[in-house]
Amino acid sequence: MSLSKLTCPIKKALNAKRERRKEARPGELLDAALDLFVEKGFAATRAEEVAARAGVSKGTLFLYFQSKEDLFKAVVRENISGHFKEWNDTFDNFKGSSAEMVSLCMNEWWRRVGATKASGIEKLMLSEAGNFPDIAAFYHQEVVEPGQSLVRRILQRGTDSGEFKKMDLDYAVFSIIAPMIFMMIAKHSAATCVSNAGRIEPEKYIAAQLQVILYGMSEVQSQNKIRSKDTTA
Amino acid sequence: MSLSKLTCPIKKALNAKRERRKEARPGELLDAALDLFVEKGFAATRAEEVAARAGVSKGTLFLYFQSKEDLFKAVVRENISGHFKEWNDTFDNFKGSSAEMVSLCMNEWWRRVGATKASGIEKLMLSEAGNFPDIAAFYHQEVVEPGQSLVRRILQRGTDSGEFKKMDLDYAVFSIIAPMIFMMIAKHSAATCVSNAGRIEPEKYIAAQLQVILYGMSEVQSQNKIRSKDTTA
DNA sequence: TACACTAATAACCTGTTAGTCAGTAATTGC
DNA sequence: GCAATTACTGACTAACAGGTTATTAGTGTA
Repeated sequence: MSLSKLTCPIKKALNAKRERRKEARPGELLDAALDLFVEKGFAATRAEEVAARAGVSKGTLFLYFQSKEDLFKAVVRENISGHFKEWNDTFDNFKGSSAEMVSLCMNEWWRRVGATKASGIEKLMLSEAGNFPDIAAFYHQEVVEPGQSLVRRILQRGTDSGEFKKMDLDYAVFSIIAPMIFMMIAKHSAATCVSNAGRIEPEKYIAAQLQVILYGMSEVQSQNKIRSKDTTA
Repeated sequence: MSLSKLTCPIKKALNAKRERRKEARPGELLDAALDLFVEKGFAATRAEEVAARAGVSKGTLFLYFQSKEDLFKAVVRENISGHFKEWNDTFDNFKGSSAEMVSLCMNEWWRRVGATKASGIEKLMLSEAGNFPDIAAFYHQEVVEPGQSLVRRILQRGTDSGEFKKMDLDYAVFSIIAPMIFMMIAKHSAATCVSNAGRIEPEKYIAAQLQVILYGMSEVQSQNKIRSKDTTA
């Protein structure tokens, strides 16, 4: 049927022609999914919308990902947990003081996660974890556990060397993580609940938090200022 | 038909009999709705489930509330915005210092909202406001606006009297509100993302925050170090 | 007991969405 | 150029959820 070649030129003009790009599809779908998950949350994001944004049909999405949950897990791996190895290496090879490591940790976290769309994923987990136990378990294993573990090792290093005082690390870890979480909330959703949250400057906020945290943790408290030169030096 | 009285004794044993209690229904539905909204969020809570928890059928729910959104708004009024008048009165009649007012504000907020299920509503708004613009607008008008306004008036009182220094109140308001929001996050959902968040003691947390905030806001700066950190300065 | 009134119900309607699958068309090998 | 392969599609299904309505049954009155 040579007719088929002429059918619907309008559609062709709009949608271009059907393409076969097996290699590129998964990445494009992950990008589209990240955007939409961050923008609307997991439950409210429709599979067909993800596919449309990636320029394919819904059928194609399910060709590359078994389910919506599977897609979400892939997004998390691609954007967060996949970075942990590199991140751990950074700290394993770090030569500076533990205070500098803490500072580096928070600033790098902001640079690599907080300031990117990936932070939307973390905020999304805060919101929806309760409704999706499988995803919550996956996220805890892939992100929360490695993340806390890394922070804990940094603090342990500081207490071992005598740079930091003896602390209950379960709480101390929280001192580092809490400000990060708050920044994400402020960035992604506080606008609805606090009208001026969007105006905080992350770098200054982190610097202020660091000053308090490091001062509070330092073993030798004689100095007037601990890490005045910190932050993205 | 006297038979009808004997039909389905099992169902009667399980469900009791159909009751007519026009007065009690709205309150019971609101209670059930609050529980479920807090537990699962707005979108994930099914109208039928709310009705079931209140011991009625779905039809009955829609007899008393026009829609699910309407139900949610009623929950917000019942549990949060309905308290603002009383709350405002408390502060209009308060005789102590402005620092005491700020302290009272945060502690009362925790006692009346933070520590109750109502805090779940605020957390829910952080999560879902983006997907429900109508609700977000309603919430902003009924809760956020009056809340910020109250805090702002308290701070204004302090600056007017000379007890607090001159400040950009848009930011200063945020200093009070941010710790409250963080507490709610910690209480309602950080468990998934931060393993030890549930262990913070709210009263101690608030006390610690207050110390910093009030110290930072005080006009009499005879202390050696007041504004060493340049937050947003 | 009989009747009117209405609170409450359950079956129903409608729209939505995750996931499937038979078919289509782009590509590859000969 | 032709056949075989397979990336891709979109119509379809099944399940679900918000909202409606015809019917049922509790209650107060005479």
